Amino acid sequence: MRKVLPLKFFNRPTLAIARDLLGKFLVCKTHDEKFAVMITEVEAYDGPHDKASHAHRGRTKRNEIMFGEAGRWYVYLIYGMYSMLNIVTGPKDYPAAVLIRGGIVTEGGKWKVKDGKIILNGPGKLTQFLKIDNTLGERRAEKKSGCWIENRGVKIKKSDIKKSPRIGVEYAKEWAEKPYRFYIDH
DNA sequence: AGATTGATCCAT
DNA sequence: TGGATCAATCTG
Repeated sequence: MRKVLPLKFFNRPTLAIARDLLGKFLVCKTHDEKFAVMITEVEAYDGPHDKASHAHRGRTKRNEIMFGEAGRWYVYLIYGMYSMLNIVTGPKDYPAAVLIRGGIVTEGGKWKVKDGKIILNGPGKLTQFLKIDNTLGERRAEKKSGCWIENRGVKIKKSDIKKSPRIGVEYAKEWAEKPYRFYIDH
């Protein structure tokens, strides 16, 4: 079973989407290579009041895509060297997105192997592996854009989903403590 | 704990 | 226009 998630999948509450993305497959065709990664770690950035979100200080040229239609990629550069891959969620004009932070490679490429699995633990490593940069930004998560998400029938038990505060957002005060990071063990 | 690295944003 | 900031990663 390989079903490409329709764009309407992303026009739902952001926290639910974040949880539902665990066990789904991020598939990319870039530079004549095909990669597939089972998503194991995500973070939600939900709404204009989320102080950890780029949208918290209002609409700018950079974060405008977060206010746009659901199912588009939001890619940006951090610390001058790492691209972060997010998928825009929720209705138009409501700024929200899910950051894809980690996964297990099932097709393509070569990387560090741990316990027989190729682990991408960290959002910068994931985009490096998939050769994603901001040229993907603002495109839709569908086949013709080169990157999309599939349901391949993997079931994740609700009891296997772990939560924690988000990484690297200590500045966000009370929002930094919210359990908006979801992950499953490798 | 410190260096890396550059786009973005806002105050000077 | 300049400088502070930053959803990270590596090395030690």
